[in-house]
Amino acid sequence: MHKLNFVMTFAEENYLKAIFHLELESQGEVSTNAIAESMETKPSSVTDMVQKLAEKKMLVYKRYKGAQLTEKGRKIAADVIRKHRLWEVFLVEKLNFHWDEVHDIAEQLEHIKSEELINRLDDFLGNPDFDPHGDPIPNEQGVMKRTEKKLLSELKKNQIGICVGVKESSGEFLQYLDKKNISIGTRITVMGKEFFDGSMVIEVQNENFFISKTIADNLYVQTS
Amino acid sequence: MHKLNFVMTFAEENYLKAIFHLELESQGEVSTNAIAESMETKPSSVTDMVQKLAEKKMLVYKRYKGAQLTEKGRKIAADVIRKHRLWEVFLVEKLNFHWDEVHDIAEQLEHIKSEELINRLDDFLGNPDFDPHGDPIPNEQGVMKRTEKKLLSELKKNQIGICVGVKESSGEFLQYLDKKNISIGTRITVMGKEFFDGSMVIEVQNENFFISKTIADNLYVQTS
DNA sequence: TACAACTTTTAGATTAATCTAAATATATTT
DNA sequence: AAATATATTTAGATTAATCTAAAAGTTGTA
Ligand SMILES: [Mn+2]
Ligand SMILES: [Mn+2]
Ligand SMILES: [Mn+2]
Ligand SMILES: [Mn+2]
Repeated sequence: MHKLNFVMTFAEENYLKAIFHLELESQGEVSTNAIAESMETKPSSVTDMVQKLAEKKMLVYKRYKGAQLTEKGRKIAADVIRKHRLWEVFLVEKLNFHWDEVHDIAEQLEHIKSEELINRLDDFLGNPDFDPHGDPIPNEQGVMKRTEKKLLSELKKNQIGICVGVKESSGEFLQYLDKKNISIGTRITVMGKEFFDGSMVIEVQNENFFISKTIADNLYVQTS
Repeated sequence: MHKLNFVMTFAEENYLKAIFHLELESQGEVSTNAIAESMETKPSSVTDMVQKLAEKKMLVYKRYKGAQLTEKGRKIAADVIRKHRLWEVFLVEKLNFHWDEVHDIAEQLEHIKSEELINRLDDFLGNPDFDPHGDPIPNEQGVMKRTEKKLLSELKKNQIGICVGVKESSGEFLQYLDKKNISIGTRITVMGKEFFDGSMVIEVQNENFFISKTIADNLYVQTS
């Protein structure tokens, strides 16, 4: 049983994580520009790092073609995401943080290196499957639970959905949801849907109100 | 109310912490070599960093004379130590780590930046005054509880002490103590003391055994 | 007091991560 | 197929943290 043969820096881990997320959205290689945008850096910086990660066999890189994670790279990315989400659960469940306050702290905690720590934390939290934003937590093997979920914007008039997650999880969006009393587990009924712009009137806790398509596009629901 | 005006790097925080500890041991300025030794770096690296920290007004530095923390520097050092020790309590109390396993993980966690986090952690742990090794935890203001404690080696024959801390807290030493059933709170009776080399025979939980002066020099006890 | 031993600083390199500006490759239009 | 626009890479700097080797300062002792 051998542990970490190489130590990834914070920067390297952040790149792997970003590429992991981008691969989920778009199949095939991930472009330099896409990485640069998601990480708020310059494309030239991305090229440098991607070349270094390719040398370390964390991803396959072809000049002008983009990057694709190897098994090794994908595992490390999943580990970082596992840590991020477990720490978010800790912050919300144990330290009573609100779901819109935990992301930045988790961005730091996700880089703490200790397998033992994260596995004990996992147990301490009761081996949760999802984080406070409804995102699945990879297990020790890097595998995460898949669920049947759709965007609220996909529902038709009179359909009912249970909120199971958010696509965007910026503070502003989460705070908007709070104001409207929407959180994970909330039952949402589509009372009306505007053909023209996709806006909706929804019912939440016996109250009806209007939401734009942008909102509906960022809320995941489960239908029965 | 303003928060952090400047962000300290991990390296800078580690230097401040090391200097803080060294100032406790020896009054006055702390020498370049002493810092280098305690941080396992080269004196030339220390000079560079100490000059930078002086520019940032974290310490007062006179060439060839050494360094002395300012209030600002001392406060940041105390904060890092506060975080280190609170995380150690968390690891032992909540995640059931053993006291000899937590230091390295705390070395990483002590650099997580969030006042809110550390204050909530403090509450979650019940605002402990001491860490798992018996070291005092600075409060939000950087002040720590002082206790009457002496080294076991200072006790005379037939005196009784309660173990309240360790001076050394390396894994090897802590594991030695475990083998001898000594931990924080253990009652220790000096059954005999060798004039020649300071070694002792002590009684712990109805068992008598021999310890060297080195051991006695690294155990803090409280006498009634 | 003088010099040897030790301590500390300076000079010059190195590595990681980032940037700007310029060069090069690819894609999209005429 | 050019020409133009966009994407990507390379070249060259910069900053932080570290090192080695050499220079400079301090100290303690003969
Ligand atoms: Mn997050
Ligand atoms: Mn999340
Ligand atoms: Mn420690
Ligand atoms: Mn400790």
